[in-house]
Amino acid sequence: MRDLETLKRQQEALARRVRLEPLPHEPETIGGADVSYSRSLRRLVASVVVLRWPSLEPVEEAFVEAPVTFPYVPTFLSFRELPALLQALERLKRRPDLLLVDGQGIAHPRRLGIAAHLGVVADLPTIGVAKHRLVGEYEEPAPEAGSATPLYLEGEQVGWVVRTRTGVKPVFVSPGHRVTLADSLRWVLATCRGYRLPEPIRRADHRSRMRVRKRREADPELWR
DNA sequence: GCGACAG
DNA sequence: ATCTTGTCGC
Repeated sequence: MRDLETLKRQQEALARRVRLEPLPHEPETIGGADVSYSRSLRRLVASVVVLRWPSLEPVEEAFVEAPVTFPYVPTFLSFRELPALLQALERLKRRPDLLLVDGQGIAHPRRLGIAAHLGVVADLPTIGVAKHRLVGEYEEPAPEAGSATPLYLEGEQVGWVVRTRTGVKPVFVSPGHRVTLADSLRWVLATCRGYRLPEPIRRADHRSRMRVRKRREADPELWR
């Protein structure tokens, strides 16, 4: 694997290009992005789905299968998953006006989680939605769906801890690129439909897993 | 040295 | 992330 210090510098440089600004207008489409992994195939499957807003009906989707070229190292996730995700994005006829990405936005030691990284490289409005905390301090949000508390890192707010379902573990939301802190919370809550994860990400997750399963069934016997 | 640590 | 069976609750 490459020199992590060099990659850190790369992240710091890209982080300077992150812009937290309001969305120019109400989105017509909202996308979801996720990556699954198959041990038996030793492949990553990136999936991007595009939904119409506010109906959330599917518009289109794209997949990309790719071999693993980088190990999972906390805070360097994008060097493993971003290439496949960017390719999937290129396969869409039309990019979404806003993209929710499975992982952190600026809630990252160098303010460049995978959602922020993708946003800067693709120059697209993005929001990070993670199922677990990477960094930051916070107080537990109230148990009711819709409640949220700020996520702080080094004295500044970098995101939110959001209760998307009553009585269920919260998710960690942070702006990626070209959205504000307020936008990140607003659009995550707006796209939730009774599940822990917002619909765009939930569907991207479902589709990438289904892809992995079908690909494995197609191949003879190479399980484990 | 020890614990934490997205997917 | 993935590997795995049953189990609890709406």
